[in-house]
Amino acid sequence: MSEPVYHSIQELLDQLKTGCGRTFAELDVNHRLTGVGRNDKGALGKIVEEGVYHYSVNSRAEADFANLGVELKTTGYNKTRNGLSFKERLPLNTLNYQNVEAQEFEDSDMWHKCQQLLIALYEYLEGKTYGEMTLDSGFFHTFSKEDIEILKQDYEIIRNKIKSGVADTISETDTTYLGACTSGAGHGKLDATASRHYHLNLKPRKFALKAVYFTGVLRRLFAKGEIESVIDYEELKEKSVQDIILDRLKPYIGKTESELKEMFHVGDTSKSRFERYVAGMLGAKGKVNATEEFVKGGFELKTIRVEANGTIEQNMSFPYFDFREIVEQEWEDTEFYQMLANKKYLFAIFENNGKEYIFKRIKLWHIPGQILDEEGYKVFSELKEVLLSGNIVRGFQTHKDGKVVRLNNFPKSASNPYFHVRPHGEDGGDTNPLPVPDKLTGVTEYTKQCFWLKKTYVLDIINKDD
DNA sequence: GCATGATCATGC
DNA sequence: GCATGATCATGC
Repeated sequence: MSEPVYHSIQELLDQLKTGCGRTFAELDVNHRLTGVGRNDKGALGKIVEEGVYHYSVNSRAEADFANLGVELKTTGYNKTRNGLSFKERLPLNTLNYQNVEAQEFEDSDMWHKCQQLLIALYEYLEGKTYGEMTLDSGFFHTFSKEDIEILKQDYEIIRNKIKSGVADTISETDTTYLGACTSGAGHGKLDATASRHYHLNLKPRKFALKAVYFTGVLRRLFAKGEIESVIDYEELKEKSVQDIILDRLKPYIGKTESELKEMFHVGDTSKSRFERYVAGMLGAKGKVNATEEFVKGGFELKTIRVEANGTIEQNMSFPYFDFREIVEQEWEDTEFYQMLANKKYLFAIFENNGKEYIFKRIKLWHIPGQILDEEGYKVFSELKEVLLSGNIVRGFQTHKDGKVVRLNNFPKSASNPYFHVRPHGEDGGDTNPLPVPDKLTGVTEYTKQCFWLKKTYVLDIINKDD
């Protein structure tokens, strides 16, 4: 039987639609998911090629739809209350060190193969097999000229490390949208050819689009309104996103709060007024962390106030979590873990000089893996135990005005130097359902809570030179 | 001064 | 209407 040929992007999209709404088990014409231990994510792309496009996988070595220059990628998203998001990077082609050294971005293997992507999507469902998940939609993706400038910068960063003989120091944290992630099973395996050629221990790597980038693409695609962008194309020709952001903020260093308030017309009493000052500096009308560059670049702004005596008064909050979700999850799968692991934190630091706050400095930070994996896990486990036991309320405290507050057993600030759990909602009546009713009070809902970063830890971070 | 529980103002 | 970024307020 001859293979079908698709003549246009529209035909590709139309064909994809014929598969949407069907599970991977239904589309699995060659039984790639059948049998013990055959729950392989890697099979899904092949299943779409065979079951939807009626290609035979083995007959073609190169680009998926070579005549159209389109590469097919099948990938899963997660639904969070903030919208759709990707948990994992989207792997592209294998990184051939010598080719990258020799090739300009425009002529690179990566760009040749991946400049036009057809993305087939399914929702990743915890606890289900891939065969039970459903191909649900897809879209055609090309890169905007702004994206291309950033990809080019990223490619050059990786290429320069190879050129200057330090390819062994390549890290995914070097770059913004395009990463060079390690690939291949097993630890300690090396790319033998490249290692020999460069006299370095070089891991096998792939180019990959970062999860935060693709999350941004997806949110923009499904957004109701426009997503705000704060950087234009001309600037990107000269500088990286990170440098542009830092350069936007630098002129305001030394400005006092009263000056910033006047410049950016921010109300006096807003608890988030410092965030609004930074928005003003960046030229963002909406929330800084919702701008295209922050989402796709994986930057997360946090403002910090340092008091005149050198301390920080407040711990740092994060979005609230869902109690019922937490007890079902592994630590690594929580939104909090994913956020800390994947974001580059941009701390805007305001210091009080005894009279008022002054915008003093900026610090970029990424959490050390060990703290997240070990200390975070402790707090998470304790939280999970409390929720599952139903021993949530520990007692009551009556304030002088007669108001009664509930005391709880969630992990306390006093018990861990990095993380704790505290309320985070509109007020005490802003609640979420509990997995197990509280034993003492019988309540089935509790004030929304989130993980907090302890202020003394935050102070350590911003005071450490690097 | 810290720990802990509670809440505010804004943007979408 | 509600999530979020962040600060307030009380008690010890």
